[in-house]
Amino acid sequence: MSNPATIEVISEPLVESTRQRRKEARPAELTAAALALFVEKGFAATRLDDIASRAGVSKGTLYLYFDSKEALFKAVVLEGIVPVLDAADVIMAGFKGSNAELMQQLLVMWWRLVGSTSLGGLPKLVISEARNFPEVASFYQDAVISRARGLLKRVLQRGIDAGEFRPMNLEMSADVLFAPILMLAIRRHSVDLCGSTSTDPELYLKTHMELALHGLSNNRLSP
Amino acid sequence: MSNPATIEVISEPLVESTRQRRKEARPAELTAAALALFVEKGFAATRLDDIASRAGVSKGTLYLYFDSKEALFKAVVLEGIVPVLDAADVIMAGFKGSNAELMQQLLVMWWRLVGSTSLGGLPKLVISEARNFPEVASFYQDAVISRARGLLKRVLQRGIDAGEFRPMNLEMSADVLFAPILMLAIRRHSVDLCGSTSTDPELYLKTHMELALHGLSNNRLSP
Amino acid sequence: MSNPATIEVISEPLVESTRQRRKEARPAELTAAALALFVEKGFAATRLDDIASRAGVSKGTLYLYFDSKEALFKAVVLEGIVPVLDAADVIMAGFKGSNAELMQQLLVMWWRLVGSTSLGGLPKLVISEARNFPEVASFYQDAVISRARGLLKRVLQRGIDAGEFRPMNLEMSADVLFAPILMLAIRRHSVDLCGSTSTDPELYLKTHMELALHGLSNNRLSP
Amino acid sequence: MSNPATIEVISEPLVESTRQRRKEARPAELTAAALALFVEKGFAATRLDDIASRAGVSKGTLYLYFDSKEALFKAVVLEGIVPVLDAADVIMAGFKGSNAELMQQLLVMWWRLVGSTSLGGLPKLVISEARNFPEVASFYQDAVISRARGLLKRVLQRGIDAGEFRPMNLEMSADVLFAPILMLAIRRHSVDLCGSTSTDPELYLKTHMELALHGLSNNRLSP
DNA sequence: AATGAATGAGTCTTCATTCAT
DNA sequence: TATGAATGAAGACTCATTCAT
Repeated sequence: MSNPATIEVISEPLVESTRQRRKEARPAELTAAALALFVEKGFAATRLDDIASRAGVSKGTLYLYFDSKEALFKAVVLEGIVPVLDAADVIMAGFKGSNAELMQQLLVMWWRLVGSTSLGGLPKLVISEARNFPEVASFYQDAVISRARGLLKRVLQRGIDAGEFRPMNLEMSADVLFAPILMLAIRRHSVDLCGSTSTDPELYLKTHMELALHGLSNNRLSP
Repeated sequence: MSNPATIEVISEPLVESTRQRRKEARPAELTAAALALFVEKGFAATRLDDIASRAGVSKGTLYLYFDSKEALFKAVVLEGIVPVLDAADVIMAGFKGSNAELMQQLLVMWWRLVGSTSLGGLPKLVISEARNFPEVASFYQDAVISRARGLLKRVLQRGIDAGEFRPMNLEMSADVLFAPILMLAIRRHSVDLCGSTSTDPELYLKTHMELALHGLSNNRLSP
Repeated sequence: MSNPATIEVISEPLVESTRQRRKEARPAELTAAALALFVEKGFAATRLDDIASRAGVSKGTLYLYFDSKEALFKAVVLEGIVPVLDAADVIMAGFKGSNAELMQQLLVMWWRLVGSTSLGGLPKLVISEARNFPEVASFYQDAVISRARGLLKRVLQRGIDAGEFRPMNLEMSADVLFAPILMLAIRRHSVDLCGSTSTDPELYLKTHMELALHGLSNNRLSP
Repeated sequence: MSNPATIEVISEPLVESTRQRRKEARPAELTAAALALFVEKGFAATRLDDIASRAGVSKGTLYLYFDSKEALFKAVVLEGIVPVLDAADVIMAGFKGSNAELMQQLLVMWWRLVGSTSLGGLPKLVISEARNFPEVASFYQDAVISRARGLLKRVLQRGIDAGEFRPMNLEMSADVLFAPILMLAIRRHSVDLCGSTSTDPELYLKTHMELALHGLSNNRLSP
């Protein structure tokens, strides 16, 4: 279907028809609209009419691509996961320097690629609907959370091995260290939008890193 | 919408209208049932029928005490806040020893009085419905989160003053330090109930404290 | 529930409340309205709104008594069957005279109790929806058609035993003899309502009996 | 409604408008597919999608030949009538022997050409939709039923004239004699497909003829 | 002539809310 | 105070119909 560099390329029209282009782009447009509204209002409170009109199509069109509202929900989560995993790959790719610097760098990348984008709404969505869509929740847990936790655990282990970090319970430490990051994403899509108190993400993450790396303790290595 | 007084009741406790008195007599069973179901299924997916039958009353009875489903929701949050605030008072009451020990003790108490009870479901509920009930969210923010943050900030300040803690951005540090606690509560009422991976709360909180107090760093005061 | 002549009768209010009376009569009112409309327009073309308003209730009320449109359909057929079976019992009860006279009498009773009433619409309904509701069709077949066929077969057998009727294939003969009766009921609820040619049921049934008893043949017993 | 011409086309065959010509070119596959599905599921429960895919075309193609689902329905009945009338002509063509033998022969032909084919589904279809398509029903009544009845009446009259049959009410007798034949067709396309009790058509028709010709009576011409 | 993506009116179904008892 | 039958507005879903290609 996707047809890279064959002889038949010659007979392919250079300009795809509008119809065709639309057809292929549709599902992504629809899930994008759905993600935004699911995150904003929750699954139940989001009307298919709203999703459709936000995507610029009629309600019936949704059913050309998704069997039901639930199927759309699942597609939203599934589709939202791919970029996150891609981001994880990018993050893991190549880095130099200490493990502390690595963590710093990973966090910045996460913020750029996930936290600051609409993908940052997924955690809130999955958490809110976990009881109503257990499969989705455990899938998200497995595909995203566990994987990210694994990544962090490896970094921590290397830090310990290098004598850079203290020995610790890896599992728990990873969870605890992720919590402020997840909460940042969650808050940005919920309470921070209501009250007047909006958090400065950059400063928040910087504080998180400092605390994580040094803790509260004032005890210092004597020079 | 139809009943903004519900929230403002808090600030006008001196006048006891008929309505007021009725509202005080309001069976806690109703809000307890509602809290459980709202936390479990979310606001929209919870039917008044279910709340009523869980509370052992008929659906009509709910309307003797609450003007609408929204009013019930607000009451649930409001009522759930009181014990939290009481807990905060208890916690603040009397303590001895270092600030680190204080934090430890506060955390244990929070877990006993809030985190391990059904009240621990409130954060998830408020977060999930924040966009649909902004007043509730910002009220919760003000009444609970901000107050708890203030408490923590005071502890941190004292630790800094005593030379026990490093200087830091108090606001951000408090938020960051709360995040793992909130996430614990949130997870216990969402994703932890789906997958097979349930967290051990005691160990989780212990790890949080250790990380918070010492950080990841292995640098130690040389003897 | 139905409570004939007990001591407790004394404590029962003589006048049932309007509400109560309504509650008990409701399902029958609803199925009556549904039967009329299903027969008239078919299952799919009948809107629940129409059924509700014909029964003088709101659409939602239907769902207090029936889980779905399909459940209502099944209830219509089930409920329609009871009187038919009752009629069959009445018909079987007591008769004197020849088997030919018995058949005549049975036919007249069927017409009075079934054919001329709205129950006469059931065969058309069941036939029309047989493919979409196979269970209902085979249930109707078993509960009504087979039973009626059995009744007729017994009459035929007795006629044969008495030397009154010719030997014959009982099964097939019963089916063939029922056909004109069923067709009368079917026609009265379909084509006869459209064109200008309405059949005179009495004459039709009389002709059926004559043909059945004597056939077309002009051969006569010599005096 | 939008296309009453569909039926009247029959009476104005001389003028060939563009539309007319297009309609005549109308592929029989479409109406054949439609007939099968209308008979199987009823008019309302049949989706144009299903008809199209059964005919191996796209849904849009149906609209090249028929203005609406209703127009398609009418065409199905109209088109289904032609072979029946042709069959009637064949049947009437040439026969020898007694009128009883003629009836026998006519019945066999009807079974071969109509009853055993998919055309046998038309009576059920017309009956089921008679109330929703009165014009179609009365047209079918006039074009098929009445004509067949006329045919039978002539045979009966000749039998009476020849002293072969008893005098009788011709109209009613014809209707009664047709009923078992129609019921056979109807049953084969409805209830017989559900339960386990399928009728043997040949035996059924044979029984019908015997009963019609001799009746139930055992009275015999003494030799 | 043929396609099939898109539409939106129509219908079933749910459920918060009311009110007679 | 308590009930639960009744309501009707709202929303998910279907499918006949249209039309750009």
